Amino acid sequence: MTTGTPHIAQRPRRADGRRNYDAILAAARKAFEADGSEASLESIAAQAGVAIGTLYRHFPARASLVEAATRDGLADLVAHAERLASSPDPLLALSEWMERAVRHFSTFRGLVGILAQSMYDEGTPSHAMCSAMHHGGADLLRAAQAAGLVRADLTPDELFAVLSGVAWVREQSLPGRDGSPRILRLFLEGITTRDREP
Amino acid sequence: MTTGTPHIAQRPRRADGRRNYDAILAAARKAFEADGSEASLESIAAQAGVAIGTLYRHFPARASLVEAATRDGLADLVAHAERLASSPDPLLALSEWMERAVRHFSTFRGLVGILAQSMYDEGTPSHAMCSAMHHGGADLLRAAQAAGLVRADLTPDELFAVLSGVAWVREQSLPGRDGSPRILRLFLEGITTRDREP
DNA sequence: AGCACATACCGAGGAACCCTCAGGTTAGAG
DNA sequence: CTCTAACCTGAGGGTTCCTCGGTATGTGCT
Repeated sequence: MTTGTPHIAQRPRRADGRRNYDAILAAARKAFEADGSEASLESIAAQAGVAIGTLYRHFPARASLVEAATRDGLADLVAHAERLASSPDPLLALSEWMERAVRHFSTFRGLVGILAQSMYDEGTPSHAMCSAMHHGGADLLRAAQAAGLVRADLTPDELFAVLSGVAWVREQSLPGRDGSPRILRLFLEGITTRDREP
Repeated sequence: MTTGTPHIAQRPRRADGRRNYDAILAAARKAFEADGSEASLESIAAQAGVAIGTLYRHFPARASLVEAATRDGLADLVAHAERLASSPDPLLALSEWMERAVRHFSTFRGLVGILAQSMYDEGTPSHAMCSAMHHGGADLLRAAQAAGLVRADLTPDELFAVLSGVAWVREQSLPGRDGSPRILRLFLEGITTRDREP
């Protein structure tokens, strides 16, 4: 199912092109936030004051629009992981990063599904970013394991499965009743090696 | 968002009605399995050898078709919980039931999302079954907690959040690489009170 | 300034799917 | 056999997807 080259939307050359590209992206962010990743592309185009063909010119697939709309946030997440990599408390670093990741994964409904897809399917617009994130998270995990703070048999893939599962729970939950922080904490306590109490 | 009476599809009175109802249900099961809960209703009708209007007569909403298609499996799950309720090993009972629940929740793509919705939204076809399941699971949890085998501060709602999160992970995973059993086990180990080793 | 053309825009239109409803058909009770 | 409630049909209006041929325009070059 690897479809040729993944289209990573890039800023167009001409001034009017850039204007429209930005307008579409802004409209898309708003629409995704409101209606989830399945928001109508035609109404996004309308909202941006652009014909539908123009939207497709810049973003040939829905996934490439989602990718462009979430690229920055994902990049921040990767940067944050790098910053935390040398933390003196690797367990705190890991848990803090995971919280942040869960929050980003559930920016809007449907995102976490797209990211989970992209994680292992090259030929997907978001694959590059997901891969970078995978590395960042894996480093934090390894550090915590090296310090003997997290059970050694937990793999990065498992970490990401949990991460996206928790994000999905958060995405589903009603605004008031978000149980995901508790779930994540339960999991973290579960994987922590505790040889402190006698 | 509670929409009047949830339509629980019931077997029609006339013989031709029952025939078509069953044919539609069979076609729907196949289609959901293949294409997920968003499978085309028109092609389900066609597959069943029935006009689209007939499908809508029996199942006014997609959710009621999904409900009918999964009712038996869910009922089995509830019955299984009742059977396990008096198990001599409540922790084993709980973990066995959870495995089974995860497996059923991910019968086809999209199901777990519908069930998660139905869990707390009365006015949804599947709500009754979900509610029954909630009780069954809660009983198993309480039993394990009463025996001091599972941390006491875990609530049934949290249990179900985890359950559906894990099911979602399973639903996403490629056929070969299903990490959900491991995730579930990790969680179970995490919530188990261990005061056995010195 | 004027030209040329790559770049960008437009929106009609075919296809898929949703769901409704007015009118025709039929099973089955009496 | 009659009658009617139950059932079936499929055309059709609405939405969204995505493509593509035609048209417009920004921009570099002279």
